[in-house]
Amino acid sequence: MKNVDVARHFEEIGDLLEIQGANAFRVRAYRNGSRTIEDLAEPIAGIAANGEKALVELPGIGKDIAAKIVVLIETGTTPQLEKLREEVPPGVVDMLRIQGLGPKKVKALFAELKVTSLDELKAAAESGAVADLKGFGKKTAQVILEGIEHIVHVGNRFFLAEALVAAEAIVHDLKQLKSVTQASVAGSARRRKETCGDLDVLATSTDSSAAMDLLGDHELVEKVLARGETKQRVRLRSGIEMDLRVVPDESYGAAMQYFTGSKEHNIVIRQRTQKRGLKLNEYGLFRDDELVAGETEEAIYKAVDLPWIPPELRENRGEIELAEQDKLPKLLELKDIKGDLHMHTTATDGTASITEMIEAARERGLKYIAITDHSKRVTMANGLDAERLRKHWTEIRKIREEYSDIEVLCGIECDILEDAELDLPDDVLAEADWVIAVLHYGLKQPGEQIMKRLLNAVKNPHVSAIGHPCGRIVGRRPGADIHYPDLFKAAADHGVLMEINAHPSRLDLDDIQAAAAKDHGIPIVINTDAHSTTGFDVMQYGVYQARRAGLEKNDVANTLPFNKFKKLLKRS
DNA sequence: GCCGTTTTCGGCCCGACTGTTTTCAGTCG
Repeated sequence: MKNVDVARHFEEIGDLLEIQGANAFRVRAYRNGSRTIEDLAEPIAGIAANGEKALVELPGIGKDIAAKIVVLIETGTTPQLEKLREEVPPGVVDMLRIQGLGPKKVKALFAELKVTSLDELKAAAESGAVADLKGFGKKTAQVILEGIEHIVHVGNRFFLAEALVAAEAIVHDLKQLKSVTQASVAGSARRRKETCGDLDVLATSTDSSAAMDLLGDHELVEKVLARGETKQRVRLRSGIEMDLRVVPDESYGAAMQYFTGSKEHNIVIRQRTQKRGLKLNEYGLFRDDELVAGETEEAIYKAVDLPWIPPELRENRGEIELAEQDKLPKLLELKDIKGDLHMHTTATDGTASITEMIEAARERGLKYIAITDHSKRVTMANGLDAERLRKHWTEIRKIREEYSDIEVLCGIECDILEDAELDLPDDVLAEADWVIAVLHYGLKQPGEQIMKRLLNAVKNPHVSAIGHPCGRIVGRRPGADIHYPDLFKAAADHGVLMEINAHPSRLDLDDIQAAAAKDHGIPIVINTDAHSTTGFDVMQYGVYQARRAGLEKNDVANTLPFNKFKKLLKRS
C-alpha cells in the first residue's frame, strides 16, 4: 500500500468524522497524521514493518493512529473507516468540495434531505428543497448550484504555471494604480506549489476601493464573488478563484507572512508567538495592543527568533527546525542553471530543427545542451531506431562544429521497455554522449516490475540519467509504483543522475523525492524536455520544484560549468 | 487524537465575510 493511499485513508476518516460532528481537534489529528504520511519520502509500510514504536516517532502519529496504520497495511482497510462508510455514503463527502459547503451544512443536507451525491444535491437545490431548509436560503442554494458547475467543468486545482501567469499580470496592473504602494502574489503560488487551488494577491493602498474596482473590471476576471472592506474574491475566466486583500503599509509584512502560509507553517509560527507572550495576525505582531512588528516578514520571523524563511520551504516539513539552527539551505536560483539535457527536435516530435534549438538555447544563456529525441518504441512521436539515430547524431556533430560558445551533446531519450530491456542496443547507446532513460509505457505495471525496469536501466553502463522517473501527469495521472529508496540507492551506487523534469504538468521528481534523492547524494539534473524553442522557458518551474525540495546550487548537476559537468558522465 | 523546559490533563491559530438571522453560525484561508 502506497503512502498516498494510507494518507487518503486517514483523510477520509477525518472528513467523515467531521460530517458526523466529531470533536474538531480529533478531526484535525487525523488530518495531521495523514499529512505526515503524505510528506514521507520513504514508504510508510517499511516503517510499519518495524512496529508501532517506529510509527509513533513520526510527528502527529500517536498510539491510536499507529495501531490503525499497522492494521491498514496488513488488511487493506480499517474497521473504523468501514463503519464510517456505512454511516455516511461516499457521495456525501464529495459535497465538501463545493465552495461554501462545510461539514455542518453537508450534515444537514444528508440528515434532512437524504441527499447522498452531487447529482441528488443539484436536484434538491433546483427543486427549492435546499432553500427551504433551516439555516439555508435562496442564495445558499444558488451557491451550491454554481459550486457543482465549477467542480464539473474545471475541477479543483490548476497548474502553478497557469495560475502564476494570471496572478502576476493582475499584480502588475494593480501596481499601476497611484493609490497602491505595494502588491504581490501570496498563497500557495508564492510558495510555488505545483498546483494551486486558488490565488491570493496582496496590496497595500490608501484606497482599497480603487484596487477592488480595478480587479472587478479586469479583463481576466469573470465575476466578483464577494467584496468587503479589506477582502474581495473573484473568479477568473480560466475558472480559478482569487482573493485580493488590501492592508495598510505597516501590516504588509505580517499580511504577506499570514497569507503566504502554509497553514501548517503558520500554526507553528503562531505557537512560537504565543510562547513569547505575543499575538500574530494579518495586521501585525502585537504585545497586548501594541504593534511590535508588521512592516516586513523579516521582522515577524526575527520576533520569534528565526531568520526569514523562503516561501518555498514554508510547509512545516522541517524548515523551522533548520531555521532555528541557522541551517536553512541557500536555495538554487534560475540564474545558476547552465545547461539543459533533455529536448526534442523535428527528428521526432519537436517543432524546431537542431539549429533552431541550439540558437534558442544560446539566446537564453545556456552553455551546454543535450539533444535527446525519442527512441523507436514511441511510434506516436516518430521515435528513432538505431539507423535513424546514428544519422541524426551525425547531423548534430556537423552542426555543433559551427558553435564555439555552446556545447551540444548527442543524446537520446531511450525508453525502458515493459520487459525491462532498453529500446536500443548497448552498442548504439555506447556511442551517445548522454542517455536519459525513461518509462513511457506500462506505467500501471506492479511495483515489482516497475522497479525491475528502473534498476535494469540504472545498472546499464551507458545510461546517464533517469528522466521523469515516475511518469505522472500532475493532477491527471498518477505515477508508476516506485520504491524510491531502492531506486536512489542503486542510482547512487552506479553514478546515475535523477531528473527533475521542469514541465509544469510533470515536475517529476516531485519536491519530496527530490529532497530524498539529495539525501542519497545523487546529483539532480533539471531539464525542460523542450519540444519547441519556447519550451526552454519552463526551466523556472523545475527550479521552483528544486527550491521546494531545499536544493542548493551544489545539488544540481547542470549548474556546473561544462568541463565539470562532463566529469559526471564518466562512469567509474 | 496528539502532545508536553508551565504538562499525562487540558489545551489545540486567527480574523473576514456571507447569509440567514435578529445576534451569530458556518465557512474559508
